[in-house]
Amino acid sequence: MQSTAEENYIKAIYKLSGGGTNAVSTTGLSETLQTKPASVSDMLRKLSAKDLVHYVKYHGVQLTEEGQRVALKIIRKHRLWEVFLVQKLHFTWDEVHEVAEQMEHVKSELLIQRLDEFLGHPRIDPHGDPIPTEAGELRQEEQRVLASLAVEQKGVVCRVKDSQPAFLQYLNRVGIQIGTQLQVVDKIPYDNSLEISIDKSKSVILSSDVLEKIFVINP
Amino acid sequence: MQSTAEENYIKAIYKLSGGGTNAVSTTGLSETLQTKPASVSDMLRKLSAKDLVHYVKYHGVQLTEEGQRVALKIIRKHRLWEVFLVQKLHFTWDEVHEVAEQMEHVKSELLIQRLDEFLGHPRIDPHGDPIPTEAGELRQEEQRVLASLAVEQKGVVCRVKDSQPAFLQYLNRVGIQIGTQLQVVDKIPYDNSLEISIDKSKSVILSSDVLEKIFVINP
DNA sequence: AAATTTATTTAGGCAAACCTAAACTTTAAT
DNA sequence: ATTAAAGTTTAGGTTTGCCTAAATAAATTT
Repeated sequence: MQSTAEENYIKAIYKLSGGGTNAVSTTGLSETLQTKPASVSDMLRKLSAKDLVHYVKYHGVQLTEEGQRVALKIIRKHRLWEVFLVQKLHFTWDEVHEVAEQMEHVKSELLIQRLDEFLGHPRIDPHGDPIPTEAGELRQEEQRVLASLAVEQKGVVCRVKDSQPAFLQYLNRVGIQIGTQLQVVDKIPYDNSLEISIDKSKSVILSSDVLEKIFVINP
Repeated sequence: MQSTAEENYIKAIYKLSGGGTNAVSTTGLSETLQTKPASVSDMLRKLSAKDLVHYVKYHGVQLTEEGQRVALKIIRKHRLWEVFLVQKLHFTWDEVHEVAEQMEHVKSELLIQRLDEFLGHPRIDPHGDPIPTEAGELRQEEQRVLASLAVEQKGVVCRVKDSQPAFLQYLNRVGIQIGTQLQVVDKIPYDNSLEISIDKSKSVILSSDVLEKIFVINP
């Protein structure tokens, strides 16, 4: 079992290395972790002794396979809690991070299993980042533009291409956010707009303009 | 802001002193906290310096008013998380404690406010213990036996007087647990049984035997 | 290629929260 | 009222995770 500090190092190495494969520098870690390089050296020796990282003095670190497994577990917890905070407790994106950062360190397999179930096995977090599976797989879903869905097809919103306040407010009003489940109810051939049902309830008609700016993954 | 260790000491003092008023011994604390008496002495000096406890060497500790405020905040968090785990994630009573013990230390006012709201401002936890208010008040509700409720009256289950498996399984099947909201739909004078609606949905008829074993607080 | 700058590690320290062993109080027993 | 036992504190030590300052290695300039 790892301490909170160790977990934060592993997460940081994972993020900086873009998945654990590339080597990461001591200074880079010290910056993301807000500590001094000397402290990082200390910890790397420790993580290396635990076989969680490959560490070659003066030449950076990478995660071992075990290290990657641990990293993905933490990321899974972090992202599931983010979904919980946004979807159930109505946190906004910017309020989420600090709290999830604490919750991700709570130790309980059962808790995460049940949380995942409670949230309906979400595949992406409120930022659109994928949630690793229980087995530790980070599946990269194929993204499709909402405009390309046929009638009856379903999708989960994973990205929006326009971040202008007016557009985001519009999405807010119709009830669309990252993670929202959509289904095409009908197609209006006249102007290529679609009738979309949102989270299995109310439906709205979206113009082809809007449809081009929303990306979904297959459900 | 207190550390996790400090919070655990404060909670332990609160519990052992039965609300913070009576003095608590070093050995008592060392037993509940699973540490050595010497470590307790250390921490008491520290908490005393922070004015969270009144500590007289060789004569025990009590919480100061500030200490009591802190204790009630932690207990509030603990019990709210217990409600969440049982009602939303379907944990059983015995699985709850260890996890809530970790979650209670997550720091975020907003989180607790929102959690409380999400759970519908519960007044008792899954063991029937009262949840302190946001203002730090521990209201002791008046308990009434379910049999004494009149038609239309509501109540929240707070205690059951029979802990035999057969009885608990029966309650389980009809959907009654600590925290369940009940309302008397009708009274059957013939045998003094009551028709009770459970969590605002399905209703059942409970015999007067059963009605005598269930306690509720007014809603 | 040598010199300088930058990056990294080592050495030595500090605070938190624990420990053991020894010293000291209080309580209980004779 | 002494003495023994039990409870508590102090003194000194450990580990974790951080720090600063000094030493060393790598990268960059000249």
